[in-house]
This record gives sequence, structure tokens and C-alpha cells, in this order.
Amino acid sequence: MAQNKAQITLTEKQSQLLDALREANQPLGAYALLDMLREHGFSAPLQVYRTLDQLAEHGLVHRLESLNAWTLCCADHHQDTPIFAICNQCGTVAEHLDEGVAQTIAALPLKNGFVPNRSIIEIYGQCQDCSAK
Amino acid sequence: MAQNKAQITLTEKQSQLLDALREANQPLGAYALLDMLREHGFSAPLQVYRTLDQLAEHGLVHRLESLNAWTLCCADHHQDTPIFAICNQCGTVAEHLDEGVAQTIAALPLKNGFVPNRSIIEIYGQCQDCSAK
DNA sequence: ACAGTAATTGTTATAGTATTACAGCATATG
DNA sequence: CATATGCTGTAATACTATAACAATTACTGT
Repeated sequence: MAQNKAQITLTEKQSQLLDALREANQPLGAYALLDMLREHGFSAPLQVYRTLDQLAEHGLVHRLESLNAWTLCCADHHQDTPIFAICNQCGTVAEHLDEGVAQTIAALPLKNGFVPNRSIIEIYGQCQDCSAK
Repeated sequence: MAQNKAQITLTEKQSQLLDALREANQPLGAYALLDMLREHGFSAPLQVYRTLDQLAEHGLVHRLESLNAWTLCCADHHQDTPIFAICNQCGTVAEHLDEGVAQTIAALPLKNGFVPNRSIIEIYGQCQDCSAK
């Protein structure tokens, strides 16, 4: 699934989309991305969705299912299930990798003969910055 | 959040919607529910969404974020974070409660000062029945 | 019981998210 | 070169969810 980023050559559109996400510094929906990218040759939703799918395929972006939004993958390239901590207050999303949790989760349903292959873990709460205020 | 089901008196619409979910025996989207319930006085999406929200408030249904769909809560009334196992093949959803996992997940981001209050855990894979075929 | 207020429900319209279908172009393959 | 294959652009449409407001019902104090 996730691949070694060093080996990937990005298309123009792909790197423009990554730049947009980097600039925003928070998750963005496909249509928000489209608005940011109209001047860069994106003219329809499908172009955004396709590019997002390609980037996700390379493990460079993740989709936040509960937000219908997309965010940059953290610096590490990884295969583990990412755990997202989403602040209710400021909307900031932090990505965590915890092999233990990922494996625990993955192993759990096995008790019932279920064979997992993809997990979604999204945690809402209050981030440190917002707690401090 | 979740309440004791024994104490709840359901409205006509609420129990009709529960019946529809029970009958379907799988998660349904709001519009699929609307189609099933048109003959029972539901005439617009908002009526379905409101009823779903009410039932979710009582802990009788859960929303599957990654499917934009809703499913019956398992028989137990519980406050723990439900863990959903979703079969890629047949679409069946099983709800699991595992206090250990829920607490581990909840505690994880705390390392970074994040205070969690709601978690979403949805696991895709292959269920026992489908594996057996 | 009644008026006044608050809460819930119905209805319409619209916003937001995602995909299908197909045309056009580029690339690979023999 | 001819054709097959896949990628990109464009338009149309499907699917999901909410806003705004009217109509009704339920509650409150007198």
C-alpha cells in the first residue's frame, strides 16, 4: 500500500495538490482543494478526486472518513494504521502511529473469525493547545 | 450518551425506523431508509435524519462513518466505543465491545496532551462466513 | 381553561460530496 | 504504422446532508 516516497516522481498536479494541503495546514475537502487549484489547471471535481486517489495510493495523503476530508501523511512513510486525533475546537489533526494499538485492533475481531485488512481510527477531543487556553 | 433502553418509550417513527434496520439486517443509508419508510409517513430526508439522530442519542443505532450508513446497536446497551468489523465481501457489520481496546485507544493520544472524548473504529476485512466459502 | 411560550415536526429548497459516462489524447506493443 | 491500452478532460448526474421557515403540538404559569 504505502510506498517509499523517495522513489516516487510526482506529476505536476500531484505536487500542486500536496502544496495546497501543506499550505492549508489542516484537512481539506475535495471542493476546497478544487477552489485552491483552479488556477493550476484543475477545473472539475473528478480531477481532484483522481489526484487524491493517486496520492493516497502512494501513501502521501490520508482520507479522514468522518470529515470527508484529506490530510497530508506525516513525514514518516509507514504501513501501519494511522490513528488520527482531531481537535473539536481548532480542527487540527495529528497523525499517530502506534504499532501496538494497530496490532491490537487488527487482532481483536479475529476472535470471531474475521480477517481484517484495513482499519480506520479517528479520535475526537481537545488538543493540547486548545486545552491550555 | 447511551441510555438504558428499558426506560425509553419510542415514537411511532422511531420504532418504524428500527424495524426497517432490523429487517434489512445490514447497514442502510438515510435515503435507503427513506425509501423503505415512505409508506409509514416519512416523506423527506430530514425526517429520517432527525429520527436517526434521536435513536443515536439513545444509543439504539450507530453511524458508520466510512459507509455513510447506520446500523442497529447490538443488544447490550453500552457506553464503550463500539468497534465495527465490516466485511468487504458481503457487507455484514459486526459490533464489538472491548473495553481494553477502547481504553488503550482513548489513552494513546494523551501522551501528546490530547484529551479524547469520542472515537471511531471501523475495521474492514473478511467475515468468517465469507472466508469459509 | 386559557394565553403565551417553547419544543417538535413537516415541507421545500439548497448545499456539499462523489461517481458515471464518454470523448480525446498519449503511450505502449507488436 | 495500426491497434490496443490507459490516462486526462469535461459534462452530467447521483448521493448525502442541512438550512430556513411554516405548521403543529406540548408545556408553563396564572
